[in-house]
Amino acid sequence: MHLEELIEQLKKRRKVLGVTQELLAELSGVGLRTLKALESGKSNPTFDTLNKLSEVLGMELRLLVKKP
Amino acid sequence: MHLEELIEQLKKRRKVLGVTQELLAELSGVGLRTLKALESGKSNPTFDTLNKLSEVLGMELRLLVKKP
DNA sequence: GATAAAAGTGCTTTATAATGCTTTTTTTCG
DNA sequence: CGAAAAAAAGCATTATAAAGCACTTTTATC
Repeated sequence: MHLEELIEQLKKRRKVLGVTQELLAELSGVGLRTLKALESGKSNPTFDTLNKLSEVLGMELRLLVKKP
Repeated sequence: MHLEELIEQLKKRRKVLGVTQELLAELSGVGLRTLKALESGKSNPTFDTLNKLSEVLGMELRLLVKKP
C-alpha cells in the first residue's frame, strides 16, 4: 500500500464521517499540525500516529501476507 | 492493531522465511540498527520503514474499516 | 560445553516527525 | 458574490526515528 493510497483512505473516511481535521486531531490526540502535514502528503507518519487516527475513524491497520 | 502485534508478525514471518535481520535489512534498504530497534520494541517505526520491510517479506499493510 | 552465528545494546550524529501558533488560501454555503 | 469555516502553509522548537559502528548477550550447532 502506498502512502498516497493510505492518505486518500484516511481523508475519505474522515469526510464520510463529517469530521473536521480539528476535531479529528482533538479526538485522536494527534496534533493538528501533524494531521495537516499527513493529509497533505508532507510527512512520513509513524505507526503510532496512524494508529491513533485509525482508531477514531473506526478503521484499523492490518499486516497481511500477500496471496500469490 | 497494536505495535507489539505487528512486531510479532514481522518477526515470525522473517523467521518462517529463514531470513536474518542482516539480510532483511540489506534487501529492504532499512538500516540494520533500525530493524533491530524495531524488532526489540524500542521504536515507533515510520510508515516508510514498515512498508519496505513488508514488501521484502511478502506482506502488505492495509487500512480497513472496522466491521461492527 | 565450546564455537559461531544471530540478535540485542550503548553511543553518537543527522534528519525529520510531531508540536503549537499565526497567517494565507481554499472550500462551503447562504 | 460575500462571509464563515476549513484546510494549507510559514516559522520555530523539541523529541525521536534512522543510521552506522563496536561490543555484549543470546541462540543454535557441533
